[in-house]
Amino acid sequence: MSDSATTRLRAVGLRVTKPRIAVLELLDTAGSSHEHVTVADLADRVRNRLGSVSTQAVYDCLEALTSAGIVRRIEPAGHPTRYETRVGDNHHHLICRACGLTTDVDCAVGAAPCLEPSSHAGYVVDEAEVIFWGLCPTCAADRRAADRRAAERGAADRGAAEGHPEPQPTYTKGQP
Amino acid sequence: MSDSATTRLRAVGLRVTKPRIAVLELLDTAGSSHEHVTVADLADRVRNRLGSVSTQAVYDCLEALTSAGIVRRIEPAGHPTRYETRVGDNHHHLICRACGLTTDVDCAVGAAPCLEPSSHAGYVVDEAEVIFWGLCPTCAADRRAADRRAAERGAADRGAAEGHPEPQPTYTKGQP
DNA sequence: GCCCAAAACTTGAATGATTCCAGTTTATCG
DNA sequence: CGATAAACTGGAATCATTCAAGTTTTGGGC
Repeated sequence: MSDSATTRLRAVGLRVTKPRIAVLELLDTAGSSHEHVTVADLADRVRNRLGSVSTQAVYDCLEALTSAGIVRRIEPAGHPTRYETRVGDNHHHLICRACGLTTDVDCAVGAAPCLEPSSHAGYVVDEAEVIFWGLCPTCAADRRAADRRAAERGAADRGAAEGHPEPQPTYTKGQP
Repeated sequence: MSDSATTRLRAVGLRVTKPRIAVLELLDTAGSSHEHVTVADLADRVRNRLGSVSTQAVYDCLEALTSAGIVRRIEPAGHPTRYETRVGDNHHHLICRACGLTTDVDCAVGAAPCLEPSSHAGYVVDEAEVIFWGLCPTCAADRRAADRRAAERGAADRGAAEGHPEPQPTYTKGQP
């Protein structure tokens, strides 16, 4: 697991290059502080370490590492792609709709059932992706503060109405 | 459920406009044949019915309908956003990595557990999204045909090697 | 150690879904 | 039947990601 970047690259038959080592090590570092970095973010860090690396190279590295299975790609709707080196377990993610902050969560169900579709309709399924959408603590607090301000303002000129149409639950709780 | 578009719009307090009616009805129609349409696709159909409608209007309508909760948005990584009018139940989706074909699947778990993160880390969660990624029957067949051709070609000049690095499972089955 | 073909990387342009903006039209309420 | 806030139009802008053509590097073989 904590093999060196070089070792892991060789293990999956990938050539060992400076950009790849940097990408992998920086992802490890990010991961150890529970960060899920974006490509832009990672590119900055790689350049900070190696001097100058093309954006394309970073994309290429991530593609190579991802399809070799030693890096995992997370593509949250409406937010840039993020990456992590925690692979092999099927943990899920908690993603903030507002800022994109991504946090790992272990699977709620101890066994595999939630990973098996009830009917695969002839598809060859290779991944079950679970994303919990919401607001991170910081953004939730911001939202509450904004709502409070709006309510005070609104109360002056209108009786009720408005009602933040923002995070409309897409599912009704008990009935999956 | 099968209330008229106008009725449903009024029910959620939205103004009734031609574009909105068209969008909602066309989504209903698509849904009844189990289609999950993209914005571009839907815009074509709307124009076909109303003559000329701006792309922006279609986006605006979909945004209004989605946040009012009468339309559901599906944003598959790497594919354009799709929409459906089946809301209120938390069904999931089977999505083809190759062509984006989207198919409904009921939740595998009878009750809610797979919708509750084991730890919410302080987030205010409003949705649990489950996507099963794979290849639809058509694309899977195409893939097999391509692999076969590649194998025949490859066998001529190399012994083994290559091995399609494409759909690398991101999770190991038994261990969620 | 050196060579060379495949694999990586560089640079720069293209793509495409989505969003922003300023101005006009329209639905709804009194 | 106005008034006014909400919708819609047209056109430009954004931004993550991808494509393409050319150059450099890696790693197995001689």
